[in-house]
Amino acid sequence: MERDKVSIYRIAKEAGVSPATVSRVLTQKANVSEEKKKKVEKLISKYHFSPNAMARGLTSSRSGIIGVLIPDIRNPFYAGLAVECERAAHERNYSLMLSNYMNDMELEEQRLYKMISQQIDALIIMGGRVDELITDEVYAERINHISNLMPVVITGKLAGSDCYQVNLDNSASMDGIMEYLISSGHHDICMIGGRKEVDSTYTKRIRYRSMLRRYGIEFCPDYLVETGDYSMESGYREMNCLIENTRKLPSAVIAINDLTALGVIQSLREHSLGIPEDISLVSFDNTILAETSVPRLTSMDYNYDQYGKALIDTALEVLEGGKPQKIQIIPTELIIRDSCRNLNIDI
Amino acid sequence: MERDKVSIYRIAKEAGVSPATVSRVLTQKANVSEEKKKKVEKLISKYHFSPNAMARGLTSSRSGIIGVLIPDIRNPFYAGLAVECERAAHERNYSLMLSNYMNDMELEEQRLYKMISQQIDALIIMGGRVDELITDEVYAERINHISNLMPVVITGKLAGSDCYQVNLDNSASMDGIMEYLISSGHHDICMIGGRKEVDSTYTKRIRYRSMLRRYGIEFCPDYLVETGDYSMESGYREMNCLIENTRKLPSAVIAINDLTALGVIQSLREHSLGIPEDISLVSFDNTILAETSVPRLTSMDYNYDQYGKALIDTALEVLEGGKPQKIQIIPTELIIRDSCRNLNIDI
DNA sequence: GTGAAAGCGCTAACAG
DNA sequence: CTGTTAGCGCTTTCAC
Repeated sequence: MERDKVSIYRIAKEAGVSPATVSRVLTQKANVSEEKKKKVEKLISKYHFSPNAMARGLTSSRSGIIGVLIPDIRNPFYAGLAVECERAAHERNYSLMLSNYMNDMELEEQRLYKMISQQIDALIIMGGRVDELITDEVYAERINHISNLMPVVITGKLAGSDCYQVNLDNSASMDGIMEYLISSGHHDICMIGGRKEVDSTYTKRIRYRSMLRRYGIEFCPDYLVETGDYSMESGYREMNCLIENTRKLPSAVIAINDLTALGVIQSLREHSLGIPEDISLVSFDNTILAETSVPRLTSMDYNYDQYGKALIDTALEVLEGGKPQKIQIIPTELIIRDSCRNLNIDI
Repeated sequence: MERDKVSIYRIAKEAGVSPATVSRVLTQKANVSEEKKKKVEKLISKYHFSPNAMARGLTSSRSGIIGVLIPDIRNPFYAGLAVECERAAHERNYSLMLSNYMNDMELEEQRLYKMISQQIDALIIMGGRVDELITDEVYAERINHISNLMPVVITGKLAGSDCYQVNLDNSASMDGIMEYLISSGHHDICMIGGRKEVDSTYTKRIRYRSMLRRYGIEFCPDYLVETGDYSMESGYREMNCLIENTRKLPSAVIAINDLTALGVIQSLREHSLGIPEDISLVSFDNTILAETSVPRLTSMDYNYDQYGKALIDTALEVLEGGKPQKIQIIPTELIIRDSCRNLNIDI
């Protein structure tokens, strides 16, 4: 395991130049004579040499690493976003250091400080506490402190914070779904899932009621179901409950995400209700689950590549002294598949 | 964005000690008087100080980062494994640097060298080229070269390579599924999916035939279907094909993974075949998809936490000069859910 | 037990 | 255009 220590000194020696010259061809920041450049480049490729990023970072105080705090990468939504962040980061020649915090505040703090000691150049925080309607003051204070050290970009809201935000257009996404359903002839529309203290969910609930009003549809409290979480189980449980306790079934159900939609599907099946024949179903996130479920789900897509790119580019722009917009909004688009029925057309 | 440069010098000055002493309390490797230790520790927590890992790494030539090369983190199998690797790494106070290479050889090389220049202490490679039956010589050579620089642990096979391997017990997993099905009264068992040049798939196919022989069941070539990949589409396509072209339908289907199983489900539904009433279904991987599908899938679980821990621990043991076993096998366990019928019991 | 000093590999400023 | 030199922040001898 003896690392064949090849450094710019070794290269310099063999090429008969000074270490500084090697550094110059590496950084491409100064002119070097064609002849010496050739020699050095030859050695570099001979040894597969790439400069020690730690030494480089020591002088430049840049590590070339962006830290990303994620609730749980097994959640397809975050996995998709992480992949796009990685793509965007590599385009700018940065690496990503991912850390899952599993919604554990202590773990999050621990891993955050670990990443800071690794000298990450910027921090991206996805979901979790960063999306709570009521901001946790202690948490906000911590994030503000870190914002002092490096660029911090979050997905979600954090009241009273200095950091940059890249958000999905939650309002437009809900409006879009409602318009799609209503224009397909649906009036009895149910919304299931989520926790209303979460900003994105709160916004969706507000828009849900607002759209009903706009289209002159009476609001039915039974149809606005909060489950407290975003799991499949909750969709299953609450859909069962709805079917068994409601006088009149809705003609369409909006699930807070694909996972909850899967729970709804399971419940409907057990009650011999067909999708979309008896009940239409739409959801948010357009993860792999939407594509693989039966029937395939009509789901709200988030333009993940643009989202990831915005997250990374914002962080790097701040790092380079720029002043991007404090809040950016990512557009959304409904992907129509097989889970909704158009009531205006007889079948 | 002015980093309040707090270093051991600053701490030392304020505590009235030398930088070396601060370093000593940080590393806990030498004795420091209680009094000075207290003082220093107070400053450290006052400033939330954590030593610059790059500077530290420069001297120790350790970065505290393990590189992980992954085909695609959106694949729930890899996401699950990555999370467990992260947990194991953090337990040992290491960070992970994940990189998705999307089955793109060029991308893989690029990101690998990027990670090397970031001074990763060890490398873990999951899936992909590392699991091919016929080893790519150029690739093997590259991995061997890297094995010279740092510990390399792979999931899968790589003939003629120096690196460490942690493998799933593919033979036992296939045997287990076959035994489960056969003991449930199934004889007409079909296996769908995968590419036979992939070592794990190859092994499963061999065991499939071997188990048939052991139980005196005649091998039917129609029932051993290679699809060339691991997608849902292929499961759907080939199951359709089988249903439409075979004289006699199997009573049970083994899918190469959960995703392919979902395709099989879709096909069966479209042909009005019930699961498990008409056809039983088992798959490999036990990802979230197995739990969320309808019906919930009986699937082969891999003990992801043990798997991740073995990967990390092996890498670190080598790093510390130990000599772990070159090849380790992770046990598997069938998780029984709702997709298989016991033919010995009337329903 | 503790401080001074050297050095990890690289970049940048300064002379030539 | 190019070599010399001085750090970047930390750990680690080596004296005291």
